[in-house]
Amino acid sequence: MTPDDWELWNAWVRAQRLLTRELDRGLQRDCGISKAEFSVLVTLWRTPGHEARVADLVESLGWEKSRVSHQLTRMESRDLVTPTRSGPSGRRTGISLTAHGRSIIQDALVVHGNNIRRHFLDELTPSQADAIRSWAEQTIERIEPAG
Amino acid sequence: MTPDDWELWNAWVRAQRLLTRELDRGLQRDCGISKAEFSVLVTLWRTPGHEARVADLVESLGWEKSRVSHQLTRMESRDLVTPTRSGPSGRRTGISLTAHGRSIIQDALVVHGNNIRRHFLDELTPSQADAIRSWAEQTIERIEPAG
DNA sequence: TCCCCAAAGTTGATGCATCAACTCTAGGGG
DNA sequence: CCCCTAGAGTTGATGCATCAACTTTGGGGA
Repeated sequence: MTPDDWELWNAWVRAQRLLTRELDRGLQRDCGISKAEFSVLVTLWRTPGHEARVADLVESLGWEKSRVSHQLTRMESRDLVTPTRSGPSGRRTGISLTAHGRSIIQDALVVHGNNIRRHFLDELTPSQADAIRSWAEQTIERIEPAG
Repeated sequence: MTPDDWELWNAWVRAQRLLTRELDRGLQRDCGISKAEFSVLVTLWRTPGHEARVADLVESLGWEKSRVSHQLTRMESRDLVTPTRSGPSGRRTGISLTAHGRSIIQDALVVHGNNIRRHFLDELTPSQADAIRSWAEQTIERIEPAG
């Protein structure tokens, strides 16, 4: 790797980390939730009926099932989601938003959306936006072609 | 946020996560270390004398000091780094690579470099590379102007 | 019918990342 | 000379992310 290559890589890593940290802090400060919680809430919010099975979340989020399970456990204990029905041994067979979760996500969609615009979208020139969009699509297709 | 904005953001987040996960797995599989460990090792490797204080690492890596401290504790227990001298109460006043750490990083520089090229640099068209470089530099400058 | 297997979900362990609070130390002003 | 404050480093707690191993469940074929 040339020093130039190395610099590009380093800059990308650092920028990426600064941006996600900034947005995570904003979400925490303004809405009291983390970006992982936001992702789950928004996914449920957009599901018809506002209800989903664990496997649906796995599919929509592109997360591993154990990650989803752990996340739901934490979110349940914070009254953001609730199992609508559980299988015999305490398994979640359907997950919905609580009233609290609904109210949080409605607020967060606006607030976090603004933050994303401010820290990311508004900073991009059209050509940067195109380049990043096409790179992201390529990358997703290359690493995770199926889903 | 328009649906288009949302898609761009989502694609970026997902691509970024897929890429870093892929590289982390490669590093783990091929060299037996994590990307955090790699970062520390390469920083020490490039320090004149291959020795640094904690504050130097904080500065070079752009990490928080507690993160560096925790990381060093883990790496010490895995025989990757060692305190060259400790202050009275077990404080690290100088950190160096162990022989093991030196051998790992020399290998990892090649292997991980190839992975980065393969998964990132080689996939970029020149215009994508320019856009990403300029975006990263802007972002770093905006969020962390001092350095 | 019964068995077995694959899918769905959970659990525990480990490491990364961050925050807040703490301790130690060295150096400058009274 | 002594205090005392700013900086350096550590610690504990909590949440995110991943891996491996496990349990339960539902359905299809002998």
